[in-house]
Amino acid sequence: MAPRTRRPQRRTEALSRERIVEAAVELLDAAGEGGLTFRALTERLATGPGAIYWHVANKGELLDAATDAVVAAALSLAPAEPAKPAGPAESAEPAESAGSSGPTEPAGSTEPAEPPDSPQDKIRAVAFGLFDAIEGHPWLPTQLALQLSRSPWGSVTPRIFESIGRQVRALGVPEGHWFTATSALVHYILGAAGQNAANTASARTFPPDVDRAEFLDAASKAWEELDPDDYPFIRAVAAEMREHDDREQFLAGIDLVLTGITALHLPSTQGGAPSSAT
Amino acid sequence: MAPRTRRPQRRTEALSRERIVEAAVELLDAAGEGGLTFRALTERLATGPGAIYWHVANKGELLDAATDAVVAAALSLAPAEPAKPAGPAESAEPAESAGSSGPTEPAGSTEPAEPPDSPQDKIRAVAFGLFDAIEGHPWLPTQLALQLSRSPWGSVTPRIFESIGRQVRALGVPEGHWFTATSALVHYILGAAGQNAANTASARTFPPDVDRAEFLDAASKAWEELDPDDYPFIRAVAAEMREHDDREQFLAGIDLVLTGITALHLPSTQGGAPSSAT
DNA sequence: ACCTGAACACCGTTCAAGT
DNA sequence: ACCTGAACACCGTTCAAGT
Repeated sequence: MAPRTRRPQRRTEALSRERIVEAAVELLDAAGEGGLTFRALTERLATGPGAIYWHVANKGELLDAATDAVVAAALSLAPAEPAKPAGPAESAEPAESAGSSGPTEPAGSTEPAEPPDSPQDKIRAVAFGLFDAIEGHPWLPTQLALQLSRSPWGSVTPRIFESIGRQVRALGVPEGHWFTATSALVHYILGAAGQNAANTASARTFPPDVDRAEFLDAASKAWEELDPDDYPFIRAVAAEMREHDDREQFLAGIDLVLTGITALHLPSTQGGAPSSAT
Repeated sequence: MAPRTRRPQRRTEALSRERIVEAAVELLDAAGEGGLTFRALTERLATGPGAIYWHVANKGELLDAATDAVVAAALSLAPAEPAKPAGPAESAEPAESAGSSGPTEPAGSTEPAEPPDSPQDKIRAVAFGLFDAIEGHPWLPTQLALQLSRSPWGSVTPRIFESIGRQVRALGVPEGHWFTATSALVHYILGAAGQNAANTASARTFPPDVDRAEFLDAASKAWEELDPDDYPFIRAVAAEMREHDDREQFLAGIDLVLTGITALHLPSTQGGAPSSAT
């Protein structure tokens, strides 16, 4: 079986913006932020820099396109153009694991959980889609921050905002609070996923034989070594941090924000815990 | 009156790590991410690159130090060393406006508001300290993301975590939920402040005579021009976005997360809206 | 219309040499 | 111990020239 050849020595199909972006994502995945250079790109694509500049204005635009492609795949939205039905990029996100409800346990809440396919569940699915995408592409949060500072109306933010916002609306939040509730969710998701990507990226700098558990152990040890006079709280939660599961933690935070939205903006429901509208 | 001379042509006091970091912050503030180069730094400090490398290992460490200094000032914590009592850096954050409760109105909530100096109020103060720092140093969020991916146990995250965590503890949250609640708050704050910094940085790229209102107008117009079939929700909130006040929005999000924490982790309180413990 | 590849300006970093 | 500054390897980008 040889469904796709890796690193074509000589280019067979014509250069295209799509292929360049695909190669850029591969380089970023393989070697991180500094791995994407025009020289590495020309070598991988077997061309000269001029050819790349014919399809792409500059490096910033290339990074934006790579960021956008990965996020679009994670949100399961079509990336601007229909493209071929078969999955083209080898680094595209499957986003299938995000379809079901939660990771290990539903949450720390005592609530039994809403009906499947509730808006809450769909919000969790979108969040985990991004979470997983970032885990596979640790360079994403930084690039997202950079793109954000270049042009806040870039294509990535609207995509995320739209995905979450639709579910906020379905939740029954009154129109006057749509923006606030959606912003809170999006900000939490990006912040938390970014923090987690930092851990992932940092764990990669360790020798490969050191697994994630050992890394977390080392990290929490570093926290424990902080001056107890300056950092009493951190000392107190260092143990909790060592035992925590990233996905579970992420989900608990989402449920926390969802609870806040429900309690503040859906006073009709009794109790305040997240439950489906009606 | 000449309390401090700007851009000394010839260096009078000896070079120090502190002075280098100070100059780095100034360059970042003036010209953004790309403004900090070793050549600009040597010119400003009237030295050669070797002198800088004697005090600082490399550019990454310098960026980390600059980020740390600004965040530490924003949190009103001592930046590693006591330094002189008089404010040394001209770019240090005052963080005084964050001392009082809110910006324009307390919140969109119907609750009357907690007693001043409540944990909730202190959380808001810390959050606005960071919010203001980021507004003055739009390069901060990106550098924070970069530092995070270099070493998650860097000094900045613990600082923020500690400041928020203490108040979460004071809130009466049971110990088992400290980490979750604090993480949710920190992630929201960093995510929201980062988004806002993006707007600020982007507004700066406009000609100076275009004020922020016009910029927001242009931004929301860009959102309104998105394909209504792909982005129905965004179209619906574009108007809301144009009218929103950044600080008010930020505060509303914090109160939303606080409400979630109160409702989920302080079941003793009645109702679910944030109120002080006991 | 699309691609080539030498050339340019600029960057972070090093290091033998000074004081 | 602290600083100098020429030199090095590498980067993003350009552009006259090809097909």
